[in-house]
Amino acid sequence: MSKKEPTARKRLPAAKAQERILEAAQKRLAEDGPDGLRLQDVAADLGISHPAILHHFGSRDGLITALERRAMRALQDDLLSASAPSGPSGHALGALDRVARTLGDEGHARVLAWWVLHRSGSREEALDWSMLRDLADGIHARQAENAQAEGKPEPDPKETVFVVRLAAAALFGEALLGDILSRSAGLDDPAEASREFRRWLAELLDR
Amino acid sequence: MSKKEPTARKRLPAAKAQERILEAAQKRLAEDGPDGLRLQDVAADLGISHPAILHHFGSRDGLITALERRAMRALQDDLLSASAPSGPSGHALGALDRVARTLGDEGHARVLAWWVLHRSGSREEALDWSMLRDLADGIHARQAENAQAEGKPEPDPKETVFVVRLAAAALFGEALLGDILSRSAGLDDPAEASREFRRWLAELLDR
DNA sequence: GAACTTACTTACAATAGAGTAAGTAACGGC
DNA sequence: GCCGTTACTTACTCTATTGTAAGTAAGTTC
Repeated sequence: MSKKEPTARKRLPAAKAQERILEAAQKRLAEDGPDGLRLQDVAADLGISHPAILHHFGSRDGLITALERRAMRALQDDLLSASAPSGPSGHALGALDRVARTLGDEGHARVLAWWVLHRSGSREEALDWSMLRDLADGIHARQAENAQAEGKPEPDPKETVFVVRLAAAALFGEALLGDILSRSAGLDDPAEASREFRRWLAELLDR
Repeated sequence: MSKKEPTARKRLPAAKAQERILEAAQKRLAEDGPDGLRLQDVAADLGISHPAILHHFGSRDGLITALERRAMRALQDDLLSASAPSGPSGHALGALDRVARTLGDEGHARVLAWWVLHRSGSREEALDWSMLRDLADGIHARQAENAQAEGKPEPDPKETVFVVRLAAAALFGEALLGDILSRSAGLDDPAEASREFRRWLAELLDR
């Protein structure tokens, strides 16, 4: 319980220090819930003093904003890298799994949920969700291409928008509720149940 | 800005007063976010003093627990009344709409989301989600009946569980993210978009 | 190696917000 | 009409937490 890394105790470059703080803050947020994000706690977890956090982020609110942006960017990166090089039209499972991992295991869903709960108050629309629109557009373009190649009529773009919306809402909901739902259903391996659910959902989405 | 209701200022029976407080608290929670639930604010909204709330709920935590239980019960009632007397097998739209209204418009989704974020901390599993299991069982029983009447093979119960799970996750996610998604998609009537999405989803779920 | 910047520290100020103590007045039962 | 109960109020205490002020030492630049 003394020092974990005697080397890291020195004096980190700003970017590295901020990343460490964000990670610790996210963990705290995920573990302790909405009002569990206390600067002192986060600082204590890292073995630093809480003004160090204020030094990097200005205020508690600054830290929060940075956290939200980070979660958003992680999600965006995931969607981009999961959608672009995937398969032609089907093969939604890979994307679902990847996004689910970001949302669930890494706790970004909780950060985003927290943001949603917060949002209506002061911080109006600080995040950019247009990636979902882009994603839908991309998928639709590919589908239209495929359809044309096979001589079928072009699918309804609305359909694609809805599919993306369903996937987004479902993954988000699943990330937050999944474990609870599994457990309340009497299953003893929530992770496996979630995976199975995703497999089923991917099939459904692929149509 | 003086008194809204000169009559209501008197002295309410406990049950009524508690209901009023819960409603105001929920509104605050929905509007101000997780750390926006301050006893003084809720009290101010109602024109009472904050110890009055403590009188009824013992502590802030007591209020929160009551809130969560209330949201849960509303959801449960909805599911019960929306699933039981509905149609034979199809007709998911009514149920979806009703649950969506409870979750979204009335703000119960936010309370539940808040609970989920909180949960991992102290308050372990205070709520009972078994209703979802019951719901899946009920639907499956009805489907099996129908299938038998038509001489088809009994459908996979797992399928039904997944469908319910998808509906739950999607509705929950949609209640939290819906407006944001609609707006980021450039739609100017989020409510209508959400309705349309539900209509589409209901069709999909009915299979 | 001197000067400047910056990643931190300790110590403290300010305050908000939960909870408490004690009192008051409305109701219901008799 | 009196009495106990209880739905509240005002006034307060106490603590937890953000933020600040001032100082220190590690790194960087010339």
